[in-house]
Amino acid sequence: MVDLDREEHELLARIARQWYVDRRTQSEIADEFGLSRPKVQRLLDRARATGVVEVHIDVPLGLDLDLEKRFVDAFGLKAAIVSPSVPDADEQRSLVARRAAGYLERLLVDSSVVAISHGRDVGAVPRHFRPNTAIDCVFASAMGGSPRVDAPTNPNETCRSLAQRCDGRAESLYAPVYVESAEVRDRLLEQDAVAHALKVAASADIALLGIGGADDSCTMVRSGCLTTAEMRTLRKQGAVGDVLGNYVDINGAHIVAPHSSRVIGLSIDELRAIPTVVAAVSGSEKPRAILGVLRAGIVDVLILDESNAHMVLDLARTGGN
Amino acid sequence: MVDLDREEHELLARIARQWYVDRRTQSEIADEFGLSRPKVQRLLDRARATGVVEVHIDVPLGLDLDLEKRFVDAFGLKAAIVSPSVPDADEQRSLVARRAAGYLERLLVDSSVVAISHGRDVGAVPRHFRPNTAIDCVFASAMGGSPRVDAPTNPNETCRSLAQRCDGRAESLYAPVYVESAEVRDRLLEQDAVAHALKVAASADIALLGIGGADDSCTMVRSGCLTTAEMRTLRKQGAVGDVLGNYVDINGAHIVAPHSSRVIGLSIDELRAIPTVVAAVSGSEKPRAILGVLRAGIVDVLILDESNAHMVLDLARTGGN
DNA sequence: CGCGGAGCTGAGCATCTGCTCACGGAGATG
DNA sequence: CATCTCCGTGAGCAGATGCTCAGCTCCGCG
Repeated sequence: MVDLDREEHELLARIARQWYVDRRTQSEIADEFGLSRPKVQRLLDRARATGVVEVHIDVPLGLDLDLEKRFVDAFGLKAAIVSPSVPDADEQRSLVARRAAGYLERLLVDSSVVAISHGRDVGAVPRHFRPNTAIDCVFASAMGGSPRVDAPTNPNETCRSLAQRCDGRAESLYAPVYVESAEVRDRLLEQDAVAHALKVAASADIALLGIGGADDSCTMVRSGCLTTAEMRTLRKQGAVGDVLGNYVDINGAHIVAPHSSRVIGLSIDELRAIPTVVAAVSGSEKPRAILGVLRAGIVDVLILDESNAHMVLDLARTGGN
Repeated sequence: MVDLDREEHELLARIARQWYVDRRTQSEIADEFGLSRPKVQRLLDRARATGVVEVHIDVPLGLDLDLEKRFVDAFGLKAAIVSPSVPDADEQRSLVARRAAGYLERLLVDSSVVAISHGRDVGAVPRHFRPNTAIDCVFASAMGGSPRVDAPTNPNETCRSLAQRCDGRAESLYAPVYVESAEVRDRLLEQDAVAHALKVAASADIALLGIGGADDSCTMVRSGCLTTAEMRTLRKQGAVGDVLGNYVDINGAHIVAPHSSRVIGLSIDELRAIPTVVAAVSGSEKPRAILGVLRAGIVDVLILDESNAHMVLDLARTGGN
């Protein structure tokens, strides 16, 4: 705090009191103190700057708004939401999903279109999604499904649950995430049903995405979309994680792999064109994946747990290699 | 504090943080959170009401803004300024006078007319009066002088000193406070010089007054304006103090005494017509005088020491009898 | 003593804010 | 089941606010 002489300190305190506590207008205060209104404003600014006025916000336990702010600033986000960390992975996922659901509830309006990815984190969102009025919106799968994993992880199923809870509509994409060859993909994309679903997803106002890791236990491998060998190759190329099957390295660069042309889903550029891309992510294996995806500049709103948040910032600070 | 559920508390904290700390506009916040702007405003109100937001003002040691507020509210003042209390009477007078001077400095503009009373408290003001620019204003004696007391106590002298310090003008009143008879007074008031000076004083924008006591050691008695016998009579009539030689009782009623018609100075009604009447007062014998004068509804701005302040409020609370 | 820059000032304006009001939906009541 | 009342909502507006800018004084330097 800059040093103030007694007289000025008294004046600042008096004026601050009248403005902040007694809620008088600056003009009233100016008249009473024989000052011009702009002068009162400058004194109020000064009172803040010198710490004569301090605003204290009682933040609920476990909520670290500074941490969120650091994310917003570091990665140019619209918002970051950090949930408290808990040891249990499922509970952790719930906490993150709950916040994602709350965020969606506030954001959605009639005629909103929401693109949805697969993944366990996103799949947990519908359970917490309880808008208090019906919303005439559309949830569209932004990528293909993986027949070999639990239903709630598939984008179609997530879309359906979300739509049901707000009386909206689901736009399903009946296709796998990865197909055998670029040729098969192109053939599929010619199908009206597939093309239409992807077109809807690409035109979304909002995307709700998970962030996948690049380890052998990630959803992509567990679901059989990619083999452990393919995953190993990806890692050799520097892959740290993916969104919608598009892998990136720790610096956010897109990794072009043999299977890149076999992906069915929105591309990174299509994602960038969506105004609000929300990523919800939990899991202790994710920090590098999160950092890579953030650096790719895809995400506008990040929802994650505190432990990941700290680790991502640490990684970013140390260069992340 | 009203109980909030976790979710609402988080929202309030987030929004409050963005508004109070990050200084974003309500519209921006509304957009980010998917709310209407008025809703954000209501949430901010709620955040204050529930104590999620607390504004703390660092008040200089010894300054009690609550105490001042209580005065303002209790007596319908424009402002009250309480100086710290010190044991030494002269130092105490300085502290009060300093604040009176500061107040005047802010209030005065070119063409201001200030009516001045006699008294030691008012007489101490010029020593602290240091406007940082010249002001083309007029200081006019609002009452006659008392030849037998020190110069600095006389209104003419106080006017002169004040005028000198801001390069303004002094309008002297060459007459005693009390004369022998109503007849002499009327004769004096016919004098152009006297009439003019009082007319200027009556047209003042601001009055700076002391408050006199009703004890035998008060200025009026010490200066020989009133005898101890007259003072005794006044006290029997309930007098507790005076402004400009007009005595009031503890309830603020004007006391009509034999000598009331021998006063040379502004009447209580003339004072009430002055937009801003500032009273500066110190001295341990003054609480009842202050209360009486306050209740007379003459004063707009009161400047006093903390000890008097507490005693006046106590007196007022207990009925003051 | 004259000149130039730094810092402060209040007028003026575009924007933001607080408030009022009419509306609509939820829950209570007949 | 109809109707009533109450609460919460966002449109709209008057007034308050924050900011820019030209003019000013004060200070330092030539």
